[in-house]
Amino acid sequence: MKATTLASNQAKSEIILMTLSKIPRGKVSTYGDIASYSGFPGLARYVASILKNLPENSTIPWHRVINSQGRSSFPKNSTKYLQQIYLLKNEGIQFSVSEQVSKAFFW
DNA sequence: TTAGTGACCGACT
DNA sequence: CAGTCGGCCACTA
Repeated sequence: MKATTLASNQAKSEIILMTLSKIPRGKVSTYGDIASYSGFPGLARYVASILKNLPENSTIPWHRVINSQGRSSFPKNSTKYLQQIYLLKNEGIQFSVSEQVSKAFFW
């Protein structure tokens, strides 16, 4: 056995999910930042994979997570894309003309 | 074990 | 400013 990691793979998911659930309403964050805040810099793609696998009934605010460009990671006009922006606007987050979130709204 | 993949990121054209 | 490219690391076949 190799005690290479300080946290087991299973615990990583737990910690990241905990961080996600702490994003305050009306704020957004990026995949990379979530990973860093959780203590795992460089695991942005892993954060994304977790959100992708979230069940519908999850309490995790997945819509508050966007990419480093301040934009939704979904293809333009896709159902998920429109839904994410709708939810964020509903929380008071403002977008530029190109559907980009101002850094002022970053967590 | 190796190879391919991804709701990413930053540097570089 | 927009498009490419390489690096990143966990997951899956």
